[in-house]
Order: sequence, then structure tokens, then C-alpha cells
Amino acid sequence: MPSMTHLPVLPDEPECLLCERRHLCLPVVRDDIAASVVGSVRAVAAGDTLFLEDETFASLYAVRSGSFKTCVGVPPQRGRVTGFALPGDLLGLDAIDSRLHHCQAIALQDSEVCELPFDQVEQALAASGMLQRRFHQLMSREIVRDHALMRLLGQRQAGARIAAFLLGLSERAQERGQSGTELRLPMSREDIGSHLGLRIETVSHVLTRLRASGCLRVRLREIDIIDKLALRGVAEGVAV
Amino acid sequence: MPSMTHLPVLPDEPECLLCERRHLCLPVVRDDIAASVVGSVRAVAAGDTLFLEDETFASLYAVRSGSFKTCVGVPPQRGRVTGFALPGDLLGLDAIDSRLHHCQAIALQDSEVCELPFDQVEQALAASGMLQRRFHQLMSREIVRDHALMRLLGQRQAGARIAAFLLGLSERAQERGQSGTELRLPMSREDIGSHLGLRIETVSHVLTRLRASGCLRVRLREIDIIDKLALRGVAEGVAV
DNA sequence: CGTAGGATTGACCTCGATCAAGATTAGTGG
DNA sequence: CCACTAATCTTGATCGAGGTCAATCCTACG
Repeated sequence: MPSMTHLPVLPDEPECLLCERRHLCLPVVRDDIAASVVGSVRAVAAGDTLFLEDETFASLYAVRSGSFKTCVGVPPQRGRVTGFALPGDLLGLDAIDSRLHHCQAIALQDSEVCELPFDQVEQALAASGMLQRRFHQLMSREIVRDHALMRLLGQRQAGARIAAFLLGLSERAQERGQSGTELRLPMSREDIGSHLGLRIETVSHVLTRLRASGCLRVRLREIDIIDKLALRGVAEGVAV
Repeated sequence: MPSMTHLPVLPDEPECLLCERRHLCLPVVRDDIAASVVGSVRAVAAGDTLFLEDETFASLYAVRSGSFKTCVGVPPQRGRVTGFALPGDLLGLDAIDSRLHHCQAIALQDSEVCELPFDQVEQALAASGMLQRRFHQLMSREIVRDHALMRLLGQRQAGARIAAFLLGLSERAQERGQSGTELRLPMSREDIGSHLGLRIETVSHVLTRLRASGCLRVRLREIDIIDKLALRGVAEGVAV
């Protein structure tokens, strides 16, 4: 098992210019607006909660290392995992409207986040058109992603849902400079099931089928994509 | 059958201050930023397309009267209806990221929209903190709504999906000063099914059951909510 | 080792998709 | 005003995919 990439603990002042996730994130500290957003880096242990549902909202959080799941309600029965946040992703966008978090964010592994006080973010956005544009892009992207997932969930085939989910993870891993074929899932089968609207046993059944058909190599949370083309086919609706 | 409220055709310059949807919308023309966003009112006939998927994005559209559905792909097979826009709603938020529309917007009835050129919107946002805040609220609300729908789609029970959908429509009707109990759906059964990930026959079956159990009175697209409490129960997972 | 939580497997059953008519409505033209 | 048509909606029967239940296996961790 390869060692987890663990970033060194940083000082309180995030140096976005030096951050390796810069191209994915909201770079709040720019040359011309030095330290306009003063945030601090927070460590969150695996399983710990970053913020709760219905908690008052004050800051956005940018994932610096590790990963999170966001849940509405209490999974797996009444609630759902609405998404997974990887390094560079923003957490808390859904709380801007009502100033209350509409989901709970739980670390899937030992993680670090940059806290971005939202009133300071707003000031920075007004001062920098570039930053504003980037922020709107990130929110818009979140909406696009949600629509894609909705499309997936409306679709009945469990195989298609899981194939598309894995392809999405693969793409996001690649964006972050990791392998697009050798995935190490930070989430449990139950999380995946809750996210895709499937029972945990169904997730297992489907993974077994995908493995048998030669698309994947599955070893617990280590998943190798053997035949990405075939997997794409499954995601598009071709029977397994 | 009550008559449809039909707004008079307005001049090219939207007078948001006079618009009756002001409290729901993005009021782009404010006292202190007179005509900062110059938009025009466009009429869209029932069934016509406001913008296509993959079309380049230049403007947001605020629904002024009527209603729209937004589709990704080609429903009902490969695509889905991702949402329905009512007066005051913004269309095109998902295009900000890539400057390409990620869905197609189709008018469900004769409708009017206010066109808001996005570069001008951005300028106005930077100039007015209040406007910026409102805009971020609207985007955030869209995300919250999407998450709620995702939660619904993950849920297996067809009855719960439809009950929640109707309750949502009821709430939105009330926000717009209409009756929360006597709904007149602008969309077909097929649209509802595509939106909720259900077949058209299933929609019918469920509506029939809900009518038989005394929750609803159903007459084609006129639906009266008789027992809102019971409907809430169904939406929460109580068997019909 | 030994235990506990996560993952897999298989048998069975339920609920929604599918298929096939039929009913109702709105729209058209004689 | 009344056929006639096409689109929409409804209804019922059957089928199959995924949920459910139950048991086992595996891995991690003490």
C-alpha cells in the first residue's frame, strides 16, 4: 500500500500562490489583493465533522488535503450522501442562501481545510473581477455536476450509475495529478450506495459483475480500471 | 377554470422596480445603479426553445411570465428534465463555468423572459454589494434545490417522489401568490416522469393511488391537494 | 490470535418498467 | 355542430431489476 501523500502543516496564513491545488481552487490571496481573505488552515481527523446540518454559516472551506463527504439527513435511511469533496473543492456553497449549512461535512480521512470567512470572500470578489469570475465558475460547476448526478440517478440501471461514478472519480483523480486508472476510494461501499441511491449489496453485486466482465480489478477500496472504454459503454447504458 | 394572469407587454428596458416578481428575482436595475444592466424582454411561444444545449452563453434569462423546462440530453430516453423554471427564476446559471449552456430551455407555455447580458451582470455585481449578495443567494439556492432533488431521486419509492414534487410545486405557487392547494401543472406527465426518473405510466399509477387514498383530486393537469398532511407523510416515506 | 466492521455472496420478493389496450381531451376541417 | 384525428392520459397484466434478508468471508486492528 503506497503511502498517503501528506502535506506539511502550513502557517495560519494560506499561501494560495504556493498551493499545489491552486488551479482547481479559489485562490483568495492574490498579488494585488494581498491577504484580502485571512483564513486559517484547520486539520480534521478521519470521521470528524467539519460542520453540521443547520449550523450557522460563516465560512467556506477549501479542501487542502484528504477528502470529505457531504450528507443531508441521516444516511443511510432518510438521508443521502450528496457529494464527495476532493482537494481544491469548496465546501459550504449551499449555505450561502440561508446562512445555514444544508448538509453535514464529514472527513473520510485525516484532512486539512482552508477556512475562508465569507464576508471577506465577498469583499475580495467585489474588488477583483478575476476572482469574482472564478468564484461564479466554481458555483456554476457545482450546479453542472449536480445536474449530471441527477441525470444519473434518474436512470434506472445500477451498473450505469456505478460505472459513471467511477469514471467521474477517475477524471477528478487525473485533474489532481494522480492515476486515472488506479483508484483508491476514500469512501465506503455504504457511502457510494447512499450517494447513488443503491443498497450496499447492489454496489457489491455490480462491482462483481464489472470485475467478471473484465472492466475492473477490485480489491476492497483499491479499484483498477482495466477497460475504460467498456466502462464508458456501461455508463452510457450498455448492459453489463 | 380561473383565467391565466397575463402580463402586459413591457418596453425593452426592464423596470425591475415595478416587476411583481421582484422579491423572487435578481433586481438588476436599482435606484443607485440606474440601468446598469440593459436587458430586453423576449417572448417565447409554447414549445419553443430559449437556448439549446452546447450553445454559447452570453446572457442569463429571468422568467417574467409563463414557465420553462430545462433538459439535458434528449428526453425521455437518454436525457432528463433537470428542472422547471417559474416566474422570477433565473435560467442559464449552469453555463457560467464553461460559457456553454449545459441544458436546453423549452417554454411550457407562452412565456416572457428578461435577457440579462452576463458581462453587464458581473459589472453590476461588483458595483453593488447588495446585488452581489442576492446573486450568490440565487446560485446557492439552486444548489440546495438540486441536492433536495438528488435526495429524492436516490429514494426508491415512486409515491414519495411524486408527493414531494407536488409539495414543491405547491410551495413555489404560494411564493408567487397563487393557491398552494389548487395546482395547474404547466408540464406533461412525461415531463414529470423524466424529471423524477419514472415512466409515464408509473406517474399515472401513483396519481391514481394518491387520488384513491384521498390525498388529491386529479383532473388532467389540474391537481387539488386535499390532504396536505397525508401527502407530506407519503413524501417522507409512508406507504400510500 | 481474536474480535468487529466492512465487504461479498446467494435466495427470495417487491415494486416499478414494460407491454398493450382503451379512454379522454383538444384541435381540425367539413 | 359534429365527425375525425392525434396527442395525452389512464388502466391492467406481466416481467425483471434491485431491494431485502441471511449467512459468510475478509481485513484491519488491538
